[in-house]
Amino acid sequence: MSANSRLTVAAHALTWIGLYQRRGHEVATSEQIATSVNTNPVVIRRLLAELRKAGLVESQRGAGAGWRLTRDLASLTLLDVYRAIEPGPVFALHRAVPDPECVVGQGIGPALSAVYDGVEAALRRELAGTTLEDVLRDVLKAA
Amino acid sequence: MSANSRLTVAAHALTWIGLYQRRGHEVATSEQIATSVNTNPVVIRRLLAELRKAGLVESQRGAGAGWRLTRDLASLTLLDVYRAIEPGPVFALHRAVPDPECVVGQGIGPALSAVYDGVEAALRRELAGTTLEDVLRDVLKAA
DNA sequence: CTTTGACGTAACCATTTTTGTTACATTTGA
DNA sequence: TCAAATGTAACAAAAATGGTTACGTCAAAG
Repeated sequence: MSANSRLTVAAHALTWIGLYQRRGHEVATSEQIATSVNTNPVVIRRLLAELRKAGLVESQRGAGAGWRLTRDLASLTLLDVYRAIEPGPVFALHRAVPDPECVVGQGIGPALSAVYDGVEAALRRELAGTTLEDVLRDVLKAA
Repeated sequence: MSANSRLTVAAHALTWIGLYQRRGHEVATSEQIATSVNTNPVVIRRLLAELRKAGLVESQRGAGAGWRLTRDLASLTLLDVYRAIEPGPVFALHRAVPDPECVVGQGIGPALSAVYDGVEAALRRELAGTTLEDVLRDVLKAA
């Protein structure tokens, strides 16, 4: 599995913006977020651009500009974030079409697809059960 | 997400061997399996070697040799297969350690880890709910 | 005991994904 | 006009996956 950290970084960025806004600031810059995440500001801007396409954040340009949440942390679940940044499924079928002459080659795709759909649904149910407000609460509690 | 097909190919191979044995054959060759999967025999041998390490199959060498299941299809779940071939978790934490001076940077890791553990558990529960016997039944039913 | 068939595995290569980085155009507030 | 920030292209590095070739090793069959 790829084991990518995109969901982690996206959740981190949104949580950071949320806390920053809660402390009275209007917008957060990609530079500030990148410092907390410990990465490059462009990585943050690229990720936030995908979240903006999904309507989770909005951005301003120009001096004194930055990023702002469009919804409260409590209304944002990890599933919302996942949906915004993860296009493909966890498991893929064959790269090349299996032998159609073979019973297994012909029927294995649909059979596994049904299982994979269930897995995907379970994964989404789990992610939907946690809001970024939950995450922030855990973060502040640990401090 | 990587969207890899390793689980698909592994399940395909095991199902094929199971059906082949059920039809009275002793062992299946990587060449035969590769034909059904539509890939290279080396890809099959590499994957089955991992399944052998997990005790799911055994192999013979020499002329007339090949692969054989060590258990019945009904006792093999997709979770067994997944465990044998997938080392890492679905979601990863940060690649570089986040800023420890920042509350979010310091607490987001543990907070997300708890969620990811739940996701992983849900995924495994789903995979554990389907045996290769179930898969073969679906395959034969569709034919 | 030689031949043959099959696994075991190393060594490449191509492709894709992810991440980091630099660079620069664009926008906007002061 | 200047400074600050996003928007985005371009490139590189690294890792995972999959395909291919090549060759060593083993064991059954004759």
